[in-house]
Amino acid sequence: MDRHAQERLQQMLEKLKRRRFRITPQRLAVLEILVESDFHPSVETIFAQVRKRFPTTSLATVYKTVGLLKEMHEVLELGFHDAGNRYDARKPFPHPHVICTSCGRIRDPELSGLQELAEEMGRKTGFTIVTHRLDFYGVCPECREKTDARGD
Amino acid sequence: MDRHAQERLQQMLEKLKRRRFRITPQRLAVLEILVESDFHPSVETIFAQVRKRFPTTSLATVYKTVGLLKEMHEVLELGFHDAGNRYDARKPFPHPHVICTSCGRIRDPELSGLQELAEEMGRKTGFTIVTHRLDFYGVCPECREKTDARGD
DNA sequence: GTTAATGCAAACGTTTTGCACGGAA
DNA sequence: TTCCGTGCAAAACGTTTGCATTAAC
Repeated sequence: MDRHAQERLQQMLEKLKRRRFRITPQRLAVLEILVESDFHPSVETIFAQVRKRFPTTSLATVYKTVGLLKEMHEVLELGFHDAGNRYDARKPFPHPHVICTSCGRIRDPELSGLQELAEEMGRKTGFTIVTHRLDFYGVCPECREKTDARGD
Repeated sequence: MDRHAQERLQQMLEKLKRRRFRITPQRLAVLEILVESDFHPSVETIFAQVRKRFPTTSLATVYKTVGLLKEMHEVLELGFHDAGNRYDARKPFPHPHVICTSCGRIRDPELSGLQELAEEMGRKTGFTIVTHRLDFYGVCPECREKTDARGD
């Protein structure tokens, strides 16, 4: 586990304890998998990983823990209407994503100036902007190579 | 119906005819409601409107027509994992949206430079960027006023 | 007359819920 | 000992599908 993952894990554990939520083995496993993943796992992915350590774990438990973290703003939910949602506990605040439509991989690109854009939107529309979401969709280098090789 | 709505309607009708799809009364009604709406209607909203003219219309028919238009790139689908999808047939290409989390209203703000941003993302990540989506979430002026009046 | 669209109901995939049991504090 | 979390199954939700009937062309 890298340094950032450890920090995030501690932050989340402390927040849970402060609010008198219990640290169960299943819950801890979900947290650990979340902070270790830099590929924005889905609930199904988390579920499969947790099952390796605790084979009786149910999907509902994973959903409940992830939902709790979302409520506490300790995880960023990337909702998709046509697929399972994905979660980012390493950077639990709005930031842009690049999504491969072929393999489903999600990356965090470097990009600044979005906050300023949000403020500009607020001025122009009169809305009080609270959050935002920016996703780019395309094909990652790996998938493009495979596609090229097949001659599609 | 404003000029843009009429243009869009004609474009869609011609495209349908060219591909030998049939122009049924229900289908025409869906198209008309889509091009007249600048509030990004949901399927349920379209359905309710179509029902006023053709009371036997089914939800499935609306879904099928909207799906057909989506395939033909004549409508932009804004998918939401926690609510019904919304549709934009007036500007059927990626553009930013401002969404009121209180009343669900969706507006099209002026904003340029996103295409350039997409190209920058492509360069930085190696992805072939095909499309994107940018949503700002906040509270619209009308809802803020109501909230202020109630003292929430 | 052909063939595609409609309308109904059943199926779908993901997420949420209700509830009895088990375990963290 | 308390009562929150778990795990199961059922429900919920928007959406899609299969199929017989209807209607556009």
